[in-house]
Amino acid sequence: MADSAGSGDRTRQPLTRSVVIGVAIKLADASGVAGLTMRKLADHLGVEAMSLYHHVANKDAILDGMLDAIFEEIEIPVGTGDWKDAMRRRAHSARDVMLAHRWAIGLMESRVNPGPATLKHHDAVIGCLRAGGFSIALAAHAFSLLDSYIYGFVLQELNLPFTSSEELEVVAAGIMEMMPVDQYPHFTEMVVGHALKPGYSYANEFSYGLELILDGLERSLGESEQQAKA
Amino acid sequence: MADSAGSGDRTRQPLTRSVVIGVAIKLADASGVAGLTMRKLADHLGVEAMSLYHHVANKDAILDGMLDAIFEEIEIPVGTGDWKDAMRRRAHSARDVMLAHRWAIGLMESRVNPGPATLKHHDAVIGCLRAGGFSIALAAHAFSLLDSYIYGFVLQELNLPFTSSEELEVVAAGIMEMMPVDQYPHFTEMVVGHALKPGYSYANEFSYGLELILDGLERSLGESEQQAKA
DNA sequence: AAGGTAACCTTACGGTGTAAGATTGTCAGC
DNA sequence: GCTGACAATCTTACACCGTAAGGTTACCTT
Repeated sequence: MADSAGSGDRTRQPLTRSVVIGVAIKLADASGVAGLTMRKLADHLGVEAMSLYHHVANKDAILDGMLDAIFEEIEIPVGTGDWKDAMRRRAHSARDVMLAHRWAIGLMESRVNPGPATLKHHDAVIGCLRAGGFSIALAAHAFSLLDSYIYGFVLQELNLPFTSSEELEVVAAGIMEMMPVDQYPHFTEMVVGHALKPGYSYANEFSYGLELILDGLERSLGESEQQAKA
Repeated sequence: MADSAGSGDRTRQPLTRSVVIGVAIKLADASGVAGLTMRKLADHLGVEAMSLYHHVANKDAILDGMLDAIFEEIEIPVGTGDWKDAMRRRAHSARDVMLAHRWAIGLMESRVNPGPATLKHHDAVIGCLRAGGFSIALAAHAFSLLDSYIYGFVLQELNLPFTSSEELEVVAAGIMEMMPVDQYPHFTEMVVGHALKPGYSYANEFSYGLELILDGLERSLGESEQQAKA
């Protein structure tokens, strides 16, 4: 059996909440969050399901902990230097992390209690914006806008029914066959005349939108500073 | 029992796929998607659980159908007239619909097969942009950016642990008490110095981001047209 | 009247999260 | 060394889940 705690030994060191959550993340990475059950998780820890309840209140607490652990992986923005570059780096890092843990975005809906890593991350983002000259109100705008875009983009990206571009062709051909050619003319045109062309990757769309948003925020910041001067 | 088909009658008209999905939506609206089970759904239809399988392949097919039905509720953009206004109206309509069916955004992750209403909606959006002068590439950018923002915003909005502003104060006070005052100074400042102020509503953030994006797209469109002229 | 068939039901199985209580292993104080 | 205390773990059980397999009913066609 997979016993990470030395089940055969006389002295097995006890589990901890963080070990439980760490293995839960590995399991979810491998089998999806639907495949994460208390029994399987306990099995991977060389333990019975009910023993987990000594370290976590219930399964929801595990999911909360998993999400908070994810935030620890995201590159935290520093307040010194260029806010724009810091926000860009954070956005790409957040996307990378969520693509590495495809279940994370699904947990965002339904998880309500932010953990310490989540709060720390949010605090750093707001602090970076404030240091860059954003008013509280403008920082709130920027925070909401950036996070919405990042999460929304990943949400869509993960729904694409393909990963590699070869796979894309096969799947798209199936979809196209499924629908009458002229029923969705613009959609069809975009898929066959654009998205299926070699060199296209939906992943590249991320930067376009991100830069548009960052430029817009920069412009708003400039206007607000000019207004403050007058 | 709750029998919408007249179970006592000699002749009960048979269920249909669309009736099953319609009741499933009502049930999910009331109890959340987690509270939607085949047994409860069948019960509301005055029928046994297994009977549902005569009209839908499995529960996943019901979820797919529910999501597609949601897209039918979203105001479809028309290709004639102002693309910017059409996109603005669609965005607000999409958000309204997803707030009315709080489970919808959660289904987006994990549902992979778009239904006819979904495809029709996407086609109309792309068509509206194309009619407004967007190139295929720029329309793809705009489509990705707008949808990402809309979905992401709703995702965040639904995670807020409060609905009314009175509720907000209570919850926020609890959160604030939970964390040491100076551990997350910027976050704290934003919550108590901004979000808790009377008149603030997170919902208003939606328009700010949307307009910033629409303005950015308009600027990109102008640049691309100017470039084409030269 | 006979047969076909669509709609529905009954039963059952392996899975889920977790409540309740029994059992084990380690260490403190006598 | 012995005896509790106590934390960690296990055993058993329950209600609920999606759905496979097959049986029953009621209507329609011939």
